[in-house]
Amino acid sequence: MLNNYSNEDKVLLAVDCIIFGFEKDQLKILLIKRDFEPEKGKWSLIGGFLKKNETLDQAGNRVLKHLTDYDNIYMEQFNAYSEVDRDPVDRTISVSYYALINIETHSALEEQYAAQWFAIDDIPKLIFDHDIMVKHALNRLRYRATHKPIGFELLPEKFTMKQLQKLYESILNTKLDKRNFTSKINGLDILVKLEEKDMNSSRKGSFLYMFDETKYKKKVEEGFTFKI
Amino acid sequence: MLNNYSNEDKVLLAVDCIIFGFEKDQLKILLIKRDFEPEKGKWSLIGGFLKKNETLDQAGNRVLKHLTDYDNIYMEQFNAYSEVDRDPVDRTISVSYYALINIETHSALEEQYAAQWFAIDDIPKLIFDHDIMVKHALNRLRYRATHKPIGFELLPEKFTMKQLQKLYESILNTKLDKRNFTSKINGLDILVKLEEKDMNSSRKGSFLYMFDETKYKKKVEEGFTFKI
DNA sequence: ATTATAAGTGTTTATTTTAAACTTATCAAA
DNA sequence: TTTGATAAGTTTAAAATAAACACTTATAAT
Repeated sequence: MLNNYSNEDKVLLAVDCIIFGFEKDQLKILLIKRDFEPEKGKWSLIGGFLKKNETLDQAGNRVLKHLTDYDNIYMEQFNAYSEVDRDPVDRTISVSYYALINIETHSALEEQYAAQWFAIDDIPKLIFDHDIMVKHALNRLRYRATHKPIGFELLPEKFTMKQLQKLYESILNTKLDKRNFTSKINGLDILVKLEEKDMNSSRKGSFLYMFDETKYKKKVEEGFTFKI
Repeated sequence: MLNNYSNEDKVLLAVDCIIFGFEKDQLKILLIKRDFEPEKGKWSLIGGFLKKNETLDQAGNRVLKHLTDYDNIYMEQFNAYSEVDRDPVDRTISVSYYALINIETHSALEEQYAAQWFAIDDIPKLIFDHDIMVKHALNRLRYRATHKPIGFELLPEKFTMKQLQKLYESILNTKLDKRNFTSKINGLDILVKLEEKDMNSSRKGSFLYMFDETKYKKKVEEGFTFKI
Protein backbone atom coordinates (compact mmCIF):
# COMPACT_ATOMS: atom_id res chain seq x y z
CA MET A 1 0.00 0.00 0.00
CA LEU A 2 1.04 3.56 -0.63
CA ASN A 3 2.11 5.68 2.23
CA ASN A 4 1.51 8.86 0.37
CA TYR A 5 -1.42 10.27 -1.49
CA SER A 6 0.37 11.06 -4.74
CA ASN A 7 -2.30 9.57 -6.97
CA GLU A 8 -5.09 11.70 -5.58
CA ASP A 9 -6.47 14.81 -7.22
CA LYS A 10 -5.79 18.17 -5.66
CA VAL A 11 -8.25 21.02 -5.86
CA LEU A 12 -8.52 24.68 -5.08
CA LEU A 13 -10.28 25.46 -1.86
CA ALA A 14 -11.97 28.81 -1.47
CA VAL A 15 -13.53 30.50 1.52
CA ASP A 16 -16.57 32.68 0.87
CA CYS A 17 -18.08 34.93 3.51
CA ILE A 18 -21.61 36.15 3.95
CA ILE A 19 -21.09 39.27 6.03
CA PHE A 20 -24.20 40.29 7.91
CA GLY A 21 -24.73 43.74 9.29
CA PHE A 22 -27.69 45.70 10.67
CA GLU A 23 -28.43 49.29 9.79
CA LYS A 24 -31.57 51.44 9.62
CA ASP A 25 -33.66 48.61 11.02
CA GLN A 26 -32.59 46.32 8.20
CA LEU A 27 -30.50 43.20 8.02
CA LYS A 28 -27.92 43.65 5.29
CA ILE A 29 -25.08 41.80 3.65
CA LEU A 30 -21.87 43.20 2.27
CA LEU A 31 -21.07 42.46 -1.37
CA ILE A 32 -18.25 43.47 -3.66
CA LYS A 33 -17.97 44.11 -7.34
CA ARG A 34 -15.70 41.38 -8.61
CA ASP A 35 -12.63 42.99 -10.17
CA PHE A 36 -11.34 40.17 -12.35
CA GLU A 37 -12.62 37.84 -15.02
CA PRO A 38 -14.76 35.88 -15.32
CA GLU A 39 -17.82 37.76 -14.18
CA LYS A 40 -15.80 40.93 -13.66
CA GLY A 41 -18.07 43.73 -12.49
CA LYS A 42 -20.74 41.39 -11.12
CA TRP A 43 -21.73 41.36 -7.48
CA SER A 44 -20.07 38.68 -5.43
CA LEU A 45 -19.47 37.50 -1.91
CA ILE A 46 -16.18 38.30 -0.32
CA GLY A 47 -13.84 35.35 -0.63
CA GLY A 48 -10.35 34.07 -1.10
CA PHE A 49 -8.35 30.93 -1.54
CA LEU A 50 -7.09 28.78 1.26
CA LYS A 51 -3.32 28.88 1.50
CA LYS A 52 -1.09 25.94 2.20
CA ASN A 53 -0.35 26.86 5.78
CA GLU A 54 -3.55 28.16 7.20
CA THR A 55 -6.79 26.68 8.45
CA LEU A 56 -10.15 27.56 6.95
CA ASP A 57 -10.93 29.74 9.96
CA GLN A 58 -7.67 31.59 9.45
CA ALA A 59 -8.39 32.04 5.76
CA GLY A 60 -11.82 33.44 6.59
CA ASN A 61 -10.34 35.84 9.07
CA ARG A 62 -7.65 36.90 6.65
CA VAL A 63 -10.24 37.65 3.99
CA LEU A 64 -12.31 39.69 6.40
CA LYS A 65 -9.37 41.51 7.84
CA HIS A 66 -8.29 42.52 4.37
CA LEU A 67 -11.67 44.06 3.74
CA THR A 68 -12.60 45.48 7.10
CA ASP A 69 -9.23 45.88 8.77
CA TYR A 70 -10.62 44.12 11.82
CA ASP A 71 -9.42 40.95 13.45
CA ASN A 72 -11.54 38.50 15.36
CA ILE A 73 -14.78 39.03 13.63
CA TYR A 74 -17.46 36.58 14.68
CA MET A 75 -17.63 33.86 12.04
CA GLU A 76 -19.21 30.46 11.69
CA GLN A 77 -18.52 27.91 9.01
CA PHE A 78 -21.68 26.45 7.59
CA ASN A 79 -21.34 24.51 4.34
CA ALA A 80 -19.05 23.31 1.56
CA TYR A 81 -20.09 23.74 -2.06
CA SER A 82 -18.63 21.41 -4.61
CA GLU A 83 -20.54 21.32 -7.88
CA VAL A 84 -17.98 20.40 -10.48
CA ASP A 85 -18.56 23.46 -12.64
CA ARG A 86 -19.41 25.95 -9.96
CA ASP A 87 -16.38 28.06 -10.88
CA PRO A 88 -15.72 28.08 -14.62
CA VAL A 89 -12.03 28.86 -14.29
CA ASP A 90 -10.88 25.88 -12.32
CA ARG A 91 -12.28 23.19 -10.07
CA THR A 92 -12.85 25.01 -6.81
CA ILE A 93 -14.61 23.83 -3.70
CA SER A 94 -15.88 26.61 -1.51
CA VAL A 95 -16.32 26.45 2.24
CA SER A 96 -18.71 29.17 3.33
CA TYR A 97 -18.80 31.20 6.48
CA TYR A 98 -21.20 33.73 7.76
CA ALA A 99 -19.86 36.67 9.71
CA LEU A 100 -21.61 39.16 11.96
CA ILE A 101 -20.31 42.68 12.14
CA ASN A 102 -21.31 46.03 13.47
CA ILE A 103 -21.69 48.26 10.44
CA GLU A 104 -20.96 51.51 12.28
CA THR A 105 -17.63 50.49 13.72
CA HIS A 106 -16.57 48.60 10.59
CA SER A 107 -17.40 51.18 7.98
CA ALA A 108 -13.71 50.92 7.15
CA LEU A 109 -12.64 50.09 3.67
CA GLU A 110 -15.91 49.58 1.91
CA GLU A 111 -15.35 52.23 -0.70
CA GLN A 112 -11.82 51.15 -1.38
CA TYR A 113 -13.07 47.72 -2.36
CA ALA A 114 -16.19 48.78 -4.22
CA ALA A 115 -18.12 47.05 -1.49
CA GLN A 116 -21.73 47.86 -0.75
CA TRP A 117 -24.33 46.90 1.82
CA PHE A 118 -27.57 45.42 0.49
CA ALA A 119 -30.74 44.93 2.47
CA ILE A 120 -31.50 41.25 2.72
CA ASP A 121 -34.67 41.47 0.65
CA ASP A 122 -32.98 43.44 -2.07
CA ILE A 123 -29.94 41.38 -3.00
CA PRO A 124 -28.80 41.54 -6.62
CA LYS A 125 -28.03 38.48 -8.69
CA LEU A 126 -24.69 37.10 -7.56
CA ILE A 127 -22.01 35.15 -9.39
CA PHE A 128 -21.68 31.37 -9.42
CA ASP A 129 -23.60 29.70 -6.61
CA HIS A 130 -23.34 32.63 -4.26
CA ASP A 131 -27.11 33.15 -4.24
CA ILE A 132 -27.69 29.77 -2.74
CA MET A 133 -24.92 30.37 -0.22
CA VAL A 134 -26.68 33.52 0.93
CA LYS A 135 -29.93 31.63 1.28
CA HIS A 136 -28.25 28.93 3.36
CA ALA A 137 -26.44 31.52 5.45
CA LEU A 138 -29.73 33.20 6.24
CA ASN A 139 -31.23 29.89 7.31
CA ARG A 140 -28.29 29.31 9.54
CA LEU A 141 -28.54 32.80 11.00
CA ARG A 142 -32.24 32.19 11.70
CA TYR A 143 -31.39 29.03 13.51
CA ARG A 144 -28.70 30.90 15.43
CA ALA A 145 -31.15 33.61 16.45
CA THR A 146 -33.66 31.12 17.85
CA HIS A 147 -31.12 29.13 19.83
CA LYS A 148 -28.65 31.65 21.14
CA PRO A 149 -28.87 35.34 21.93
CA ILE A 150 -27.98 37.51 18.99
CA GLY A 151 -27.18 41.16 18.56
CA PHE A 152 -23.91 41.63 20.38
CA GLU A 153 -21.93 41.41 17.16
CA LEU A 154 -24.49 43.25 15.03
CA LEU A 155 -25.76 46.19 17.04
CA PRO A 156 -23.92 49.29 18.18
CA GLU A 157 -22.71 49.27 21.75
CA LYS A 158 -25.83 51.10 22.93
CA PHE A 159 -29.15 50.34 21.35
CA THR A 160 -32.87 50.60 22.02
CA MET A 161 -35.26 47.74 22.67
CA LYS A 162 -36.95 48.60 19.42
CA GLN A 163 -33.70 48.20 17.49
CA LEU A 164 -33.19 44.79 19.03
CA GLN A 165 -36.73 43.81 18.13
CA LYS A 166 -36.25 45.02 14.57
CA LEU A 167 -33.09 42.96 14.38
CA TYR A 168 -34.99 39.85 15.38
CA GLU A 169 -37.81 40.71 13.04
CA SER A 170 -35.52 41.10 10.08
CA ILE A 171 -33.59 37.93 10.81
CA LEU A 172 -36.74 35.90 11.38
CA ASN A 173 -38.67 37.69 8.69
CA THR A 174 -41.70 38.21 10.86
CA LYS A 175 -43.49 40.76 13.03
CA LEU A 176 -43.20 40.36 16.77
CA ASP A 177 -45.42 41.71 19.51
CA LYS A 178 -43.60 44.47 21.40
CA ARG A 179 -44.86 43.40 24.83
CA ASN A 180 -44.11 39.74 24.36
CA PHE A 181 -40.74 40.49 22.85
CA THR A 182 -39.72 42.78 25.69
CA SER A 183 -40.64 40.30 28.37
CA LYS A 184 -38.98 37.44 26.57
CA ILE A 185 -35.73 39.37 26.15
CA ASN A 186 -35.84 40.65 29.72
CA GLY A 187 -36.36 37.07 30.81
CA LEU A 188 -33.02 36.18 29.27
CA ASP A 189 -31.30 38.59 31.64
CA ILE A 190 -28.56 39.61 29.23
CA LEU A 191 -29.28 43.34 28.96
CA VAL A 192 -28.19 46.28 31.02
CA LYS A 193 -30.65 49.16 30.95
CA LEU A 194 -28.89 52.52 30.91
CA GLU A 195 -30.15 55.80 32.35
CA GLU A 196 -29.47 57.37 29.00
CA LYS A 197 -32.16 57.80 26.38
CA ASP A 198 -32.09 57.97 22.62
CA MET A 199 -34.10 61.09 21.77
CA ASN A 200 -33.96 60.72 18.01
CA SER A 201 -37.02 58.66 17.35
CA SER A 202 -39.61 60.13 19.69
CA ARG A 203 -40.38 63.02 22.01
CA LYS A 204 -40.47 60.70 24.98
CA GLY A 205 -37.16 59.15 24.10
CA SER A 206 -36.34 55.48 24.48
CA PHE A 207 -33.98 53.99 26.96
CA LEU A 208 -30.69 52.64 25.70
CA TYR A 209 -29.41 49.20 26.56
CA MET A 210 -26.13 47.41 26.41
CA PHE A 211 -25.44 43.70 26.50
CA ASP A 212 -23.99 42.33 29.70
CA GLU A 213 -21.14 40.62 27.89
CA THR A 214 -20.53 37.95 30.51
CA LYS A 215 -24.16 36.92 30.78
CA TYR A 216 -24.58 37.14 27.02
CA LYS A 217 -21.67 34.84 26.33
CA LYS A 218 -22.83 32.43 28.99
CA LYS A 219 -26.21 32.20 27.26
CA VAL A 220 -24.46 31.69 23.93
CA GLU A 221 -22.69 28.71 25.47
CA GLU A 222 -25.82 27.28 26.98
CA GLY A 223 -28.25 27.82 24.14
CA PHE A 224 -32.02 27.85 24.51
CA THR A 225 -35.10 27.88 22.37
CA PHE A 226 -36.50 31.24 21.45
CA LYS A 227 -39.94 30.50 20.11
CA ILE A 228 -41.12 33.11 17.69
CA MET B 1 -5.80 40.93 -13.23
CA LEU B 2 -5.40 37.23 -13.68
CA ASN B 3 -8.15 35.29 -15.24
CA ASN B 4 -6.90 32.03 -13.84
CA TYR B 5 -6.00 30.85 -10.39
CA SER B 6 -2.55 29.47 -11.21
CA ASN B 7 -0.85 31.05 -8.24
CA GLU B 8 -3.14 29.51 -5.70
CA ASP B 9 -2.33 26.47 -3.58
CA LYS B 10 -4.14 23.23 -4.27
CA VAL B 11 -4.92 20.77 -1.54
CA LEU B 12 -6.24 17.27 -1.10
CA LEU B 13 -9.87 17.10 -0.13
CA ALA B 14 -11.11 14.07 1.75
CA VAL B 15 -14.59 12.98 2.68
CA ASP B 16 -15.01 11.18 5.99
CA CYS B 17 -18.22 9.47 7.01
CA ILE B 18 -19.66 8.80 10.41
CA ILE B 19 -21.99 5.90 9.72
CA PHE B 20 -24.68 5.53 12.35
CA GLY B 21 -26.66 2.37 12.86
CA PHE B 22 -28.96 1.04 15.55
CA GLU B 23 -28.82 -2.51 16.89
CA LYS B 24 -29.74 -4.22 20.15
CA ASP B 25 -31.15 -0.97 21.52
CA GLN B 26 -27.86 0.79 20.96
CA LEU B 27 -26.73 3.55 18.66
CA LYS B 28 -23.56 2.44 16.92
CA ILE B 29 -21.03 3.68 14.42
CA LEU B 30 -19.13 1.69 11.84
CA LEU B 31 -15.34 1.90 11.91
CA ILE B 32 -12.61 0.27 9.91
CA LYS B 33 -9.09 -0.82 10.64
CA ARG B 34 -6.93 1.40 8.50
CA ASP B 35 -4.93 -0.76 6.11
CA PHE B 36 -2.14 1.59 5.12
CA GLU B 37 0.46 3.74 6.77
CA PRO B 38 0.52 5.94 8.69
CA GLU B 39 -1.60 4.65 11.57
CA LYS B 40 -2.06 1.32 9.81
CA GLY B 41 -4.11 -1.00 11.99
CA LYS B 42 -5.72 1.82 13.95
CA TRP B 43 -9.46 2.39 13.98
CA SER B 44 -10.65 5.03 11.59
CA LEU B 45 -13.71 6.51 9.99
CA ILE B 46 -14.57 5.45 6.50
CA GLY B 47 -13.30 7.99 4.04
CA GLY B 48 -11.83 8.71 0.67
CA PHE B 49 -10.50 11.49 -1.48
CA LEU B 50 -12.58 13.74 -3.63
CA LYS B 51 -11.92 13.12 -7.30
CA LYS B 52 -11.67 15.79 -9.95
CA ASN B 53 -15.05 15.18 -11.45
CA GLU B 54 -17.36 14.50 -8.59
CA THR B 55 -19.12 16.54 -5.96
CA LEU B 56 -18.60 15.99 -2.26
CA ASP B 57 -21.99 14.28 -2.04
CA GLN B 58 -20.98 11.96 -4.84
CA ALA B 59 -17.67 11.20 -3.17
CA GLY B 60 -19.48 10.40 0.07
CA ASN B 61 -21.86 8.09 -1.75
CA ARG B 62 -19.03 6.40 -3.60
CA VAL B 63 -17.18 5.73 -0.36
CA LEU B 64 -20.30 4.29 1.24
CA LYS B 65 -21.25 2.24 -1.75
CA HIS B 66 -17.80 0.71 -1.81
CA LEU B 67 -18.23 -0.42 1.78
CA THR B 68 -21.88 -1.31 1.97
CA ASP B 69 -22.76 -1.96 -1.64
CA TYR B 70 -25.76 0.30 -1.29
CA ASP B 71 -26.58 3.44 -3.19
CA ASN B 72 -28.58 6.35 -1.92
CA ILE B 73 -27.74 6.08 1.71
CA TYR B 74 -29.04 8.99 3.75
CA MET B 75 -26.17 11.42 4.29
CA GLU B 76 -25.72 14.92 5.54
CA GLN B 77 -22.63 17.04 5.30
CA PHE B 78 -21.79 18.75 8.54
CA ASN B 79 -18.32 20.28 8.83
CA ALA B 80 -14.94 20.82 7.21
CA TYR B 81 -11.76 20.14 9.16
CA SER B 82 -8.64 21.96 8.15
CA GLU B 83 -5.95 21.95 10.81
CA VAL B 84 -2.71 22.22 8.90
CA ASP B 85 -1.19 19.05 10.35
CA ARG B 86 -4.31 16.99 10.76
CA ASP B 87 -3.03 14.40 8.30
CA PRO B 88 0.73 13.87 8.63
CA VAL B 89 1.17 12.63 5.07
CA ASP B 90 -0.03 15.64 3.14
CA ARG B 91 -2.13 18.72 3.63
CA THR B 92 -5.66 17.36 3.55
CA ILE B 93 -8.89 19.11 4.32
CA SER B 94 -11.70 16.79 5.28
CA VAL B 95 -15.37 17.42 4.75
CA SER B 96 -17.37 15.20 7.06
CA TYR B 97 -20.71 13.57 6.56
CA TYR B 98 -22.88 11.54 8.81
CA ALA B 99 -24.86 8.70 7.33
CA LEU B 100 -27.79 6.74 8.71
CA ILE B 101 -28.17 3.13 7.77
CA ASN B 102 -30.19 0.12 8.75
CA ILE B 103 -27.69 -2.37 10.11
CA GLU B 104 -29.76 -5.44 9.29
CA THR B 105 -30.20 -4.76 5.62
CA HIS B 106 -26.67 -3.41 5.20
CA SER B 107 -24.73 -6.13 6.97
CA ALA B 108 -23.04 -6.57 3.60
CA LEU B 109 -19.34 -6.30 3.30
CA GLU B 110 -18.33 -5.40 6.80
CA GLU B 111 -16.09 -8.41 7.31
CA GLN B 112 -14.43 -7.96 3.98
CA TYR B 113 -13.27 -4.52 5.03
CA ALA B 114 -12.38 -5.33 8.62
CA ALA B 115 -15.19 -3.03 9.60
CA GLN B 116 -16.88 -3.23 12.96
CA TRP B 117 -19.83 -1.65 14.71
CA PHE B 118 -19.10 0.10 18.00
CA ALA B 119 -21.70 1.25 20.50
CA ILE B 120 -21.58 5.00 20.77
CA ASP B 121 -20.37 4.99 24.35
CA ASP B 122 -17.64 2.50 23.63
CA ILE B 123 -15.73 4.00 20.73
CA PRO B 124 -12.00 3.27 20.57
CA LYS B 125 -9.37 5.95 20.05
CA LEU B 126 -9.46 6.99 16.41
CA ILE B 127 -6.78 8.34 14.08
CA PHE B 128 -6.14 12.00 13.36
CA ASP B 129 -9.06 14.25 14.31
CA HIS B 130 -11.69 11.57 13.78
CA ASP B 131 -12.67 11.60 17.46
CA ILE B 132 -13.76 15.18 17.27
CA MET B 133 -15.59 14.48 14.04
CA VAL B 134 -17.59 11.76 15.77
CA LYS B 135 -18.40 14.11 18.61
CA HIS B 136 -19.63 16.76 16.20
CA ALA B 137 -21.59 14.20 14.19
CA LEU B 138 -23.36 13.10 17.34
CA ASN B 139 -24.25 16.68 18.16
CA ARG B 140 -25.62 17.09 14.69
CA LEU B 141 -27.59 13.88 14.94
CA ARG B 142 -29.04 15.08 18.26
CA TYR B 143 -30.11 18.27 16.64
CA ARG B 144 -31.60 16.28 13.77
CA ALA B 145 -33.55 14.08 16.15
CA THR B 146 -35.12 17.03 17.94
CA HIS B 147 -36.13 18.88 14.77
CA LYS B 148 -37.19 16.20 12.32
CA PRO B 149 -38.53 12.71 12.75
CA ILE B 150 -35.82 10.09 12.86
CA GLY B 151 -35.76 6.34 12.57
CA PHE B 152 -36.80 5.64 9.03
CA GLU B 153 -33.22 5.20 7.93
CA LEU B 154 -32.04 3.50 11.11
CA LEU B 155 -34.71 1.03 12.14
CA PRO B 156 -35.85 -2.14 10.41
CA GLU B 157 -38.98 -1.84 8.34
CA LYS B 158 -41.13 -3.07 11.23
CA PHE B 159 -40.27 -2.06 14.75
CA THR B 160 -41.83 -1.71 18.17
CA MET B 161 -42.58 1.51 20.01
CA LYS B 162 -39.98 0.50 22.54
CA GLN B 163 -37.32 0.21 19.86
CA LEU B 164 -38.16 3.67 18.62
CA GLN B 165 -37.99 5.01 22.15
CA LYS B 166 -34.63 3.33 22.72
CA LEU B 167 -33.40 4.90 19.52
CA TYR B 168 -34.34 8.36 20.74
CA GLU B 169 -32.88 7.61 24.15
CA SER B 170 -29.56 6.56 22.74
CA ILE B 171 -29.35 9.51 20.37
CA LEU B 172 -30.34 12.01 23.04
CA ASN B 173 -28.45 10.19 25.77
CA THR B 174 -31.34 10.38 28.19
CA LYS B 175 -34.20 8.38 29.63
CA LEU B 176 -37.67 9.16 28.34
CA ASP B 177 -41.01 8.43 29.93
CA LYS B 178 -42.83 5.72 28.02
CA ARG B 179 -46.24 7.36 28.27
CA ASN B 180 -45.08 10.78 27.25
CA PHE B 181 -42.95 9.39 24.47
CA THR B 182 -45.80 7.36 23.01
CA SER B 183 -48.21 10.23 22.97
CA LYS B 184 -45.67 12.61 21.52
CA ILE B 185 -44.79 10.20 18.72
CA ASN B 186 -48.43 9.41 18.06
CA GLY B 187 -49.07 13.12 17.90
CA LEU B 188 -46.67 13.35 14.98
CA ASP B 189 -48.90 11.04 12.99
CA ILE B 190 -46.11 9.36 11.07
CA LEU B 191 -46.56 5.77 12.21
CA VAL B 192 -48.72 2.95 10.96
CA LYS B 193 -49.66 0.46 13.64
CA LEU B 194 -49.72 -3.09 12.31
CA GLU B 195 -51.91 -5.97 13.51
CA GLU B 196 -48.77 -8.00 13.87
CA LYS B 197 -46.94 -8.35 17.16
CA ASP B 198 -43.36 -9.00 18.06
CA MET B 199 -43.48 -11.87 20.56
CA ASN B 200 -39.78 -11.99 21.33
CA SER B 201 -39.55 -9.60 24.19
CA SER B 202 -42.62 -10.37 26.25
CA ARG B 203 -45.47 -12.81 26.75
CA LYS B 204 -47.98 -10.16 25.84
CA GLY B 205 -46.14 -9.24 22.69
CA SER B 206 -45.74 -5.71 21.43
CA PHE B 207 -47.35 -4.29 18.36
CA LEU B 208 -45.17 -3.58 15.38
CA TYR B 209 -45.18 -0.27 13.56
CA MET B 210 -43.99 1.01 10.24
CA PHE B 211 -43.36 4.56 9.17
CA ASP B 212 -45.88 6.11 6.85
CA GLU B 213 -43.23 7.16 4.39
CA THR B 214 -45.22 10.01 2.85
CA LYS B 215 -46.16 11.56 6.18
CA TYR B 216 -42.68 10.94 7.54
CA LYS B 217 -40.99 12.72 4.67
CA LYS B 218 -43.46 15.57 4.87
CA LYS B 219 -42.55 16.06 8.53
CA VAL B 220 -38.87 15.93 7.63
CA GLU B 221 -39.50 18.79 5.23
CA GLU B 222 -41.48 20.81 7.72
CA GLY B 223 -39.40 20.23 10.81
CA PHE B 224 -40.67 20.76 14.36
CA THR B 225 -39.36 20.96 17.87
CA PHE B 226 -39.27 17.75 19.81
CA LYS B 227 -38.72 18.83 23.39
CA ILE B 228 -37.01 16.15 25.43
C1' DA C 1 -51.59 74.63 28.02
C1' DT C 2 -52.44 71.51 24.33
C1' DT C 3 -51.31 68.13 21.12
C1' DA C 4 -49.02 64.60 18.82
C1' DT C 5 -46.08 60.62 19.01
C1' DA C 6 -43.67 56.69 20.11
C1' DA C 7 -42.29 54.27 24.54
C1' DG C 8 -43.53 51.48 28.07
C1' DT C 9 -46.06 48.19 30.61
C1' DG C 10 -49.56 43.46 32.69
C1' DT C 11 -53.11 40.29 32.56
C1' DT C 12 -55.83 36.71 30.75
C1' DT C 13 -56.31 32.77 27.87
C1' DA C 14 -54.64 28.96 25.23
C1' DT C 15 -51.29 25.65 24.42
C1' DT C 16 -47.68 22.64 25.55
C1' DT C 17 -45.09 19.96 28.61
C1' DT C 18 -44.35 17.30 32.52
C1' DA C 19 -45.28 14.06 36.01
C1' DA C 20 -47.00 10.10 37.50
C1' DA C 21 -49.30 4.28 38.24
C1' DC C 22 -52.57 1.04 37.24
C1' DT C 23 -54.58 -2.43 33.92
C1' DT C 24 -54.01 -5.89 30.31
C1' DA C 25 -52.51 -9.64 27.34
C1' DT C 26 -50.07 -13.64 27.03
C1' DC C 27 -47.04 -17.55 28.10
C1' DA C 28 -45.28 -20.78 31.36
C1' DA C 29 -45.53 -23.33 35.28
C1' DA C 30 -47.98 -25.49 38.83
C1' DT D 1 -57.20 -24.82 34.31
C1' DT D 2 -55.69 -21.77 37.45
C1' DT D 3 -52.03 -18.90 38.90
C1' DG D 4 -48.03 -16.10 38.42
C1' DA D 5 -44.77 -13.43 36.06
C1' DT D 6 -43.59 -9.95 32.78
C1' DA D 7 -43.52 -6.37 29.69
C1' DA D 8 -47.09 -3.69 26.97
C1' DG D 9 -50.31 -0.30 26.94
C1' DT D 10 -52.86 3.62 28.43
C1' DT D 11 -54.79 8.94 30.67
C1' DT D 12 -55.33 12.76 33.45
C1' DA D 13 -54.10 16.65 36.23
C1' DA D 14 -50.84 20.23 37.31
C1' DA D 15 -47.38 23.35 35.81
C1' DA D 16 -45.03 26.00 32.63
C1' DT D 17 -44.85 28.48 28.59
C1' DA D 18 -46.57 31.13 24.76
C1' DA D 19 -49.97 34.07 22.63
C1' DA D 20 -53.26 37.64 22.43
C1' DC D 21 -54.38 41.91 23.52
C1' DA D 22 -54.85 48.05 24.71
C1' DC D 23 -54.19 51.61 27.62
C1' DT D 24 -51.00 55.03 30.04
C1' DT D 25 -46.91 57.98 30.03
C1' DA D 26 -43.12 61.07 28.96
C1' DT D 27 -41.62 64.56 26.22
C1' DA D 28 -40.97 68.18 22.50
C1' DA D 29 -43.22 71.16 19.54
C1' DT D 30 -46.73 74.28 18.82
